[in-house]
Amino acid sequence: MSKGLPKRSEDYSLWYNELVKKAGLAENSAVRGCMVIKPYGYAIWERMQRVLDDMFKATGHSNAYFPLFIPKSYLSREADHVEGFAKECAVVTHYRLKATEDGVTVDPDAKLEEELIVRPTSETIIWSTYKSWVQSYRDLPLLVNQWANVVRWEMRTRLFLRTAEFLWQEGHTAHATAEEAIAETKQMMEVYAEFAEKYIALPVVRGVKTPKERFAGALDTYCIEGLMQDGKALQAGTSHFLGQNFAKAFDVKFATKDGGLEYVWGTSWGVSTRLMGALVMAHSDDEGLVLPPKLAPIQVVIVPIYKGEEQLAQISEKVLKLKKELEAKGISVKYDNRDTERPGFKFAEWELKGVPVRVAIGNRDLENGTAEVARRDTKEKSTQQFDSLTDYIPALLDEIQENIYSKAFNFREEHTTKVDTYEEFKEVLETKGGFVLAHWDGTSETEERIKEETKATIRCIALESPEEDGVDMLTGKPSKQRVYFAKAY
RNA sequence: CGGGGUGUAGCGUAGCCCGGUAUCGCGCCACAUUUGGGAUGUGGAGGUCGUAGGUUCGAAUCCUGCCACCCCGACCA
Repeated sequence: MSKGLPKRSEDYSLWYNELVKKAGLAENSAVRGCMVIKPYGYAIWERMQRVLDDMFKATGHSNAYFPLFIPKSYLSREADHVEGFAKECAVVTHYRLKATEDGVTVDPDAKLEEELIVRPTSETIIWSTYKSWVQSYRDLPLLVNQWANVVRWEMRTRLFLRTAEFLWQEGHTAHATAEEAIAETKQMMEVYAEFAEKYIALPVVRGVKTPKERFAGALDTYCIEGLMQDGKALQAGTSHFLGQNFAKAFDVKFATKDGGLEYVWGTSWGVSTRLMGALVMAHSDDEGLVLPPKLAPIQVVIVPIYKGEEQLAQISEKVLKLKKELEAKGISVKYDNRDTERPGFKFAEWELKGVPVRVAIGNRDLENGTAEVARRDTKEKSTQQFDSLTDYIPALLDEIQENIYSKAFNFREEHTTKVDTYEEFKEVLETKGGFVLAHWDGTSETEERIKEETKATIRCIALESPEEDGVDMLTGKPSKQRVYFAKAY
């Protein structure tokens, strides 16, 4: 492990890339654009999965699994959908290799009759399946989720934020009425928002995408948008109301109570390993990761400070008891008793890895019945009575979780600016970044022009934002509501 | 996919312009002394110089193709 991380203030991108690698979250692989998620990074993802999965189950969803490969013809069934994904699909054309002098080559005789697409998302294969699952209103609603990998052949990739292959979950539901499907869409957006705020400790704006930004094939795309420390926005989750688009494309109809035959209404929603990027960029600092306790694979690390076997034995005895007590309270504890590293090195290493709480115990503490407790978020150190730790640490973890949330919340508040003129708009984007609240005339033309001139896009039309009469900062046309602009990931 | 940059030991690098078999730091291994914020000393191991070809008596160095990564654009979660 080499020491030192680039400073956020000097090169934010480099800081992010180095941090992800040095903290042991992920690294680039032999395959262009694809990453290896390392054990420590995957442990965080597993925690996210577990929490989200419980939330999905609690809202009535069940998991299932659909194939990685999608017949090429399926993609073309829904016009907008094809257009959205066609440019970034991996295609399987053959099913066999044959040996040659210098290795293997694709066997030209083993050409697939119909080529297969590696799923960029699963709407088409799932809706083609739903056709046979749905006949009657009694089969509805259909509430299914799958945890899977998907492939989008991206030209420019970054660890977690945009990779050619990524892990995600995609929920796909079918309903008897539009109202119910819309309620589902909003509900799942709210599940995501709650997850982001309570677990990632990332405050998010709940909103609707503009037609230009919404999912290909959807009638409406709801989203949650977070703000990163460099002032750029990051879309952390999306939930789509698909209307009857896919039902029509795949002929999914149901018999209604009164004997009619209607197309079902659909939704789809997903979050991906991109959340890992959000987690890193929302809280971490120049010393390394800062993990919210609720997602940290290791919540407490205990470092012994000793001279000789005898002292270590004495310390270990007390520490192992403490470890057990904390674990009984559901806290994950690592006792770093490696004899090969010195305490200072361990401190730095666990800070890099973002462990929320560190406890150090040395000879002095043994004599005094104390321990040194350091919190990662503020780097404050304090001396506590050893016997109080089983109560002190759980409370401290809660406090850290809250503190990093409010820090992120305050940052967002400070970096959300209302502007009324285009000059101001450009100035804010250049000098301070963040969300910019401005009036917009509702046309894609204006949106496009602003994007071209400033690189900023409309992140969303916030659900909670009040109606307010105003005029578009660019065209002067009337507007009833401010929308969120930002430069985005 | 377009423009720019980079690729030398596990990591970070010097050398490249001006061709002669590779520098330094961290890390690694051994031993000793150490251990309350990234230890110190001594000794040691580790290299197809991204890759394939070309020029040359000789290539890390010059030329060409390819690959990967980074930055900027277009596209996108």
